[in-house]
Amino acid sequence: MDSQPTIDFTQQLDEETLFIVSQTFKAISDPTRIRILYLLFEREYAVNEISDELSLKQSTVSHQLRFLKNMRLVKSRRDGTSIYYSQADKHVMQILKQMIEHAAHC
Amino acid sequence: MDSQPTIDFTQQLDEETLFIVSQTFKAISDPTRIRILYLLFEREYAVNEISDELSLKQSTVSHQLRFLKNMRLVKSRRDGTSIYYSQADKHVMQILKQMIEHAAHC
DNA sequence: ACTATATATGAACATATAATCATATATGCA
DNA sequence: TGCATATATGATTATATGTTCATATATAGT
Repeated sequence: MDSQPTIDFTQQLDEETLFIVSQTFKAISDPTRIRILYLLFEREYAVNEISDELSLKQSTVSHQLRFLKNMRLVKSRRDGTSIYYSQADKHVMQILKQMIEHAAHC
Repeated sequence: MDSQPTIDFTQQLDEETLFIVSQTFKAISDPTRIRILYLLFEREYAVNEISDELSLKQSTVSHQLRFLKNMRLVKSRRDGTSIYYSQADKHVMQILKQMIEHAAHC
């Protein structure tokens, strides 16, 4: 099940890995972004669908989607005037799912 | 392997779960806290051992350890004048480990 | 009791972050 | 081309966050 190599803890964490880990956790630590990603577990959503569903301003959603896209956690496709966003990193989404399950038991 | 119940994505995320998830990811998204937790994968550490190992001010380490302790991610025991900190949440540590492995492949 | 060592804490400061407003851009259609 | 709808972007503001300094607290040994 776990195909990853085990970490060598005798080595210090290298700067780049530390940076990526930090940035990725930051990306999934904001309540608004968590709620957006939670929607995307199910299916793709257009920007206005997200702002309607979550009662957020369009610009708020757009800013956060840009953030998530820069982090390559979501991808987008255009259909007419709408832009549909969907998940782009299954591993990070899996980690988010695990944390939600963990938290729900507290 | 996965003993958790699957999430019902048709339900909105409840406020409390959202808060816990957000707070926990925030806790493990700061580079200093990540470096501290990374040490604790291996064994318990005294405060001054951590500040020596990571070249951080004692007060910086102490503040961050208090933060992690409030989040119940670490626990402490006194031995003389030293206070030893160790990991307290295996699940969250496992999630951190997964993210480090994920990042190391980027 | 006094000193040295280890840790914790409060206040202050600098930086990072998220939401909002106003506005720009892009597409589809009459 | 003109208009409506959808999305993106830049600037601003308020708040959150992390580090540092100074100092307080706690324990052990003399």
